[in-house]
Order: sequence, then structure tokens, then C-alpha cells
Amino acid sequence: MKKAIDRRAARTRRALHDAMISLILRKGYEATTIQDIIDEADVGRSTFYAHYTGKEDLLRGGFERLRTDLTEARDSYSPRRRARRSEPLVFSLAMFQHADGYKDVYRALVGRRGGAVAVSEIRRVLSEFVRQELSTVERNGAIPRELALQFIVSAFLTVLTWWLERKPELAPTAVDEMFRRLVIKGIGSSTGLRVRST
Amino acid sequence: MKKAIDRRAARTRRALHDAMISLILRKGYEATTIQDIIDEADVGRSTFYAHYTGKEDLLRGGFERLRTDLTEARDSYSPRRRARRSEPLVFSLAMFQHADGYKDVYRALVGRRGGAVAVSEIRRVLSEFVRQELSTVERNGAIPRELALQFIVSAFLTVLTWWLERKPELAPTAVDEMFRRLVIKGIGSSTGLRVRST
DNA sequence: AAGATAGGGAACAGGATGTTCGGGACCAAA
DNA sequence: TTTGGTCCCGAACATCCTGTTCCCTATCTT
Repeated sequence: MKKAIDRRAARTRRALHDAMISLILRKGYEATTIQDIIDEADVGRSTFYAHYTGKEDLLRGGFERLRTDLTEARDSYSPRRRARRSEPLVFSLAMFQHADGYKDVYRALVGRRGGAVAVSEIRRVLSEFVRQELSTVERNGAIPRELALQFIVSAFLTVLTWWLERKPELAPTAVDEMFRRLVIKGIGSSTGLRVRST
Repeated sequence: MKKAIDRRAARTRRALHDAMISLILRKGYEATTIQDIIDEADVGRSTFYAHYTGKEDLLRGGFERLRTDLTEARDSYSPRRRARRSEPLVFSLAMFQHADGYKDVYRALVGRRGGAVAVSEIRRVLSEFVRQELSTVERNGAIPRELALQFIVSAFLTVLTWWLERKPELAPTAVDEMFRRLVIKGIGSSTGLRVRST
């Protein structure tokens, strides 16, 4: 029975993870090869495969901390600062602030340089949170629940990407305001567009 | 000077294109290798590279027809059936109907099996159309134009993907209604969610 | 019919992947 | 300190994919 993981192993894993982030920032996710990673981290080939099954697996490992951080933030925000129904989508501000703290990493992952794997992983994490919120809200039949879920997550990723790539100087709270406005009220009121009276 | 392209060449290009669609449907875009494609199409290796620079280039070629089809549809719809300002987002219904006609192809491209390349290509085509529409509408300063553009395109792709993968039996017009409602009015009125009175 | 043009296939070199096998560092027990 | 065990690590290998080169041959023109 082994409770604490070997220091050597931890060192190796951290080296691989750092090397991957560094390489993604330098040449993008798709273009980064396992060969590059083990060269940069200076570890052996089989060492890599002893820890991860491939490039994708290594990337996923980095999201564990995101999930726990986000859960903490959600739980500390939710009960006090925001009353249910009047303050929906509690995950968004926590996530924007999390991204603000790890801007380089996020930019490496969600931008054009970060691959589809990272985005789909973030999507999975976010879907969990949004799904929990949606399940407590009554819905009418116009928009199926699953579609609403996907819509919210996509909108969030869109705002996040736009923020990091175009307007990184904006404050997380300002970006969060835009996100909430778009998702809850749409673009109708801010463009003069009208929906047809069916 | 050669006006008409060689029949042999056209035959080869079509064979490669069909093979790729078939393989994407069978095992996904990322997993499909050039080796697979030329085996399936039964053409030589150098023949492939004589026509395309790689897998990505082959995929992009298939979108030329989409762009022209979509332009035609937009131009025939726009002037009569929809008056500006009261019927925004003229591209959407045409695109949904286009997707309805090529369901297999679209499903192969936008689903989980289709890669990021296809999605980003569709995004490019759509962005052109939405950008043209947005440029004719006055905006207030709450939501930057570029963000609104990305938001609309993402929402469209989300609805399109959800439709093809979850509810393919729905009519294009019904899906279009949902899309327009989400983009223009948001989810606020259909969930009971409210935005904070800032 | 015969030369010119251009598409098609075999083969090759370079590189990435994932596995195997043995050496050796770290840890616990005596 | 020694001894045995565990498991991390790296060199080397077979396999596969990629992109290019070279030559053959089908098609077109005169």
C-alpha cells in the first residue's frame, strides 16, 4: 500500500507537464510531438509511456486541478454572494478569474494554437457545472435542456477565447458581464435586431 | 492554355473526396490517414500530392461548393422574403437547409468525429456572412462587434451540431427558430433566469 | 501515326510512435 | 552498512505515416 507517490515520479510528471505547456505556447498543440516533449523535459521515451498513454492523456491530467479549483470557487461563491434564481450561472465569474490567474496557460489551450482536445476537455468540465445548475430550474418547452446547456458552454468558451486573444486587458468582472448579458438576453437589445412575431 | 480540366484529374479528385468523407464517417477525421484515403480511393501516393498538399487541403477543397451554394441561397432569399431589420441573420435558414440536404457530410464534419479543421473552415465561411450583416446595423457599446460576431457563429455551430447529433428528425425551419431565439433573445425568458439589475 | 503533355504508381529516406528489456536509483528491513 | 525488492528510467527496435523522386504510360494534338 502506497499512499504518497514517489518524489521521482512527481518530478517527472511535473517536468513533462511544464515542457508541454512551454511547447504549446511556442509551436501549438497539434504541432507538438511526444518526441519534442521528452526532449524538452529530458526524460526517456518509456518513462513517458509509464506515466501517460499519449499526448492527449498528458493534457487531460492538467485539468484535474482546474476541476478542483473550480469546484472550490463555486462552493464558496454560491451560498452567500449570489441568491439562486437572481444570480444564475455561478460558475462563470470563478472561471474567468481562474483564467485570469493562468492567462498564459489558457491562451495556449483555447486559442488557435491549442488543439481540439483541450477545448473539448474544458467543455466537459463546464458542462458538469452548467448541468447541475440547469437541473434546478424549471424550463418551458421552447428550447430543449440539452441544447440550452450546449449553448451556454459554447457562449462561455467564445467569450473566453475572444477575451484572451483580443482584449486581455479587460477585467474578469467586465468580461463576465458581457457573457451573462449575451447568454441571458441575447444580442437583440444591443443591435436593434428583432425577432419575428410568429 | 487549358480551359477544361482533365477528365482523369476530375475523376481522381472526386474519388479522393468521396473516400475522405466515407472514412471520416467510419473512423473520424483525426484518425483518418492519407494512407487510408489513397487506399480507399485506389490512387497512387504521388497522385494525391499532385492534387493536394495534405489532408487539410483536401478537406478545404470541399468547402468551395458550400461557399457558392450559400451565397446563392442568401442572394435569393434576402431581397424578397425578408426585410432588413425585421429579419436579421438571413444566412441561417439557408445554411440549415443546406445541411439538411447533405446531412451525412455535415454530420461527418461537425460532430465529435470531425476534426477542428473542418469546424474552423465552416467558421470562416459563416463569419464572412455574419460580418456583412453586422456591418449594416448600428450597435451600442455594450458588446463589441467582433465578440457579437463570434457569439453568433458559435451559437449557430452549436445548434447545428446538436440538431445533427441529437434531433436529426426536426425540420430545418424548427431548428432555425430555436437558433434565432437563442441568439436574439437569449435563454432568459425560457428558463426563468434573470439578469442582475446593475 | 507519332511526339508532347501530364497523370499515375513503385520505391525511398526521414521521422514519430509505442513496446521491450536491462540497468540502476530509491526504500525498507536486518 | 548490507541486502533484497520495487519501480523509475533510457537505449534500441519494429512499425507506420509522410512527402518526394523517378519513371512509366494513358491521353491529347497535329
